[in-house]
Amino acid sequence: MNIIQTLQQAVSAVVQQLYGESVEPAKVIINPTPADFEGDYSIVIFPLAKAARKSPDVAAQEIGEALRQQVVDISDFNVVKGFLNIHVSDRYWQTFLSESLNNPQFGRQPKNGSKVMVEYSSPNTNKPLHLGHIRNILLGWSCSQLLEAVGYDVVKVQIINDRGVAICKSMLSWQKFGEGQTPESTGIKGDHFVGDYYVLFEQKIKEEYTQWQKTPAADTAFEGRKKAEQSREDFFKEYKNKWFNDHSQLGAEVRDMLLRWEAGDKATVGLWRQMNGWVYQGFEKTYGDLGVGFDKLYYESDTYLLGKDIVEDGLGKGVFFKKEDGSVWVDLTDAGHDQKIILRSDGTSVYITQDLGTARMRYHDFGAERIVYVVASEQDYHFQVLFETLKRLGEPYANGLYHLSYGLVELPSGRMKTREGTVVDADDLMTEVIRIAGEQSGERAEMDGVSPEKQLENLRKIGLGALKFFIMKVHPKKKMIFNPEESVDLQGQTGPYIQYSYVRINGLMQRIEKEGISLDEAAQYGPILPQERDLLLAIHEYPAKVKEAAENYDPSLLANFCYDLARKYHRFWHDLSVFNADSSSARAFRLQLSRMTGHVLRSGMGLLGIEMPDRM
RNA sequence: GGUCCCAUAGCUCAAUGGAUAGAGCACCUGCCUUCUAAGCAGGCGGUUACAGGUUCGACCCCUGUUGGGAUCACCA
Repeated sequence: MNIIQTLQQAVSAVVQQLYGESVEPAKVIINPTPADFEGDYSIVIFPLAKAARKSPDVAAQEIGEALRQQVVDISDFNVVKGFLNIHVSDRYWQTFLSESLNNPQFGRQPKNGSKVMVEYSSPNTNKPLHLGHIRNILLGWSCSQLLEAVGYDVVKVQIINDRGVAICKSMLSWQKFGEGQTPESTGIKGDHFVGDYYVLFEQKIKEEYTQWQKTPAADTAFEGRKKAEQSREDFFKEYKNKWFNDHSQLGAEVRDMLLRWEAGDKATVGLWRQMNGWVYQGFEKTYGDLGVGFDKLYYESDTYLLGKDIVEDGLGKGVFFKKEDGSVWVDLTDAGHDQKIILRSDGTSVYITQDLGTARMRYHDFGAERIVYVVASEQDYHFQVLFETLKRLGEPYANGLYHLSYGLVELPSGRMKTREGTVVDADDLMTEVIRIAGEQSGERAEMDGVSPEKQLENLRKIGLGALKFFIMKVHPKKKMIFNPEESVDLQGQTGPYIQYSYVRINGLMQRIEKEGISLDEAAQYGPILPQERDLLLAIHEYPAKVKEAAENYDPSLLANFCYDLARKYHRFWHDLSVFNADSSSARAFRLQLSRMTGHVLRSGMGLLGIEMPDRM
């Protein structure tokens, strides 16, 4: 039991003794004492003063006296305006430090026997991954790590959107214009290679459309369909999809290819496999560079027909209903949603049908009581409908569904747009941040004498640390402005700032090793100084912070915690000397405290998917 | 139009209903003869979009307003 829980229970008992009122220990509010006041923790007395029927200051004084009698680890207290500020004894902090150093599981909870599935990334296969995917992937990965840390068995999955019109466009484009080129023959990464043909297709379509606009058929369409006052230009902008479906030659060829794929045509399926294979090789590389992975991959080509049995099930249970034309619907108007189609009148499924089927399949595959879907906030409505529908169907996992909805990533210039070429490519971005790290490192010459491989490894960690922290420090729900220049900053509130505090610690640890310094005297040290207590308080808070981050699916809590801890360490480093401390017990204590800070920083950043360099 | 989300320093972000709303960037000033200055300290910068309400206490909860975004397809 840590000191906060001890205090809560003691306060509850004391209020009972003094005033005969019962207060739940968990309801006792205890915060770290703000810097300008004396103490480690502050108990908020206002709510208790009511039970005491005394003024907050009087009650605080009485409760403080009683607590000091009963809790051995309270060394002192003071009262300021209804706040009871508690000093925790050095003895408690000494014990805490040595116990946490001996606990390799510090910050983690034991296995809870429960299983959770986390779905993230889930890209289309017609284009390489971009900045938006990076946010998704980092959130998914970090949440997986967090859930594991608090005791869950985690299954990491993605569903790859490997079929449909998009990939057919790339296929057709390659078939017509590729001249037998391959990623191998051109030296282009597979996903970029396929993406290039997608872009080429869109170019060709644009050309075809421009040409078509000069034909009599276009005149007819314009005259027949234009809205009042609509310019020719505006009209054709709006008309593009309709044109693609009704008039485009390339459009017809793509639809034909999709039909052949659905019919299982050998040549088409073969081409599809080949091109997706290239894409997967590219994705593997990107995931590897990002340091993430999956336990199981689902493919839309395997799941897109799922869900039909659920339709029957839902009709039988009266959750769904059938309209005259044969289409099947679910009516969620009583839950504040609309009626939603589940099955088209021609009997084919829609997006949500597939998701219903996939959810059930996954439950059968893994038996996870909970599923976390990491998907952008654009699909909030979809997931509300999906979850509500699964609940009404009585699915056993329906209450454990969570949509980790995250805001869009925008550039300072606004949204990323494929057409305007403003999409930030994931591979390019990683290369760039690592390059900047190298540039900055070269000026510092701190890694001279380190092997080139090791240097590169450290630069990779620093560059990616900057990028990842920049993204992870923002609350998932908020849309974020991604300024490429700031994302590679290595100073201030950044990943490298935190890494640097770790590197400083690492330097100390190496010196202990080299000089064979004994740390036995640490326990004799005292009194503990404010800079040291600040560190201890922060470390003390770590397990609760991990739990909170996991429960809220919010890695940004942990990111901000790590920054705060690093800041405290830098201050400690600046203010107090470790090796030149006044006494050998002070030196030993500060080394132990540094070591523990290093453990927590490494562990916390690890949960964010950020690695620590050993020099920088 | 209905529903949902967001609004905090010039910019990017913090703040379980608790004390004087905090960091970083930018700008200005100091600090390397001592464990790595990717650091530390200080200055500048706020009507927490607006108006009410609940509360001993509100950036936080409730109501309304304004501004921005998303969504409401027999698309995925």
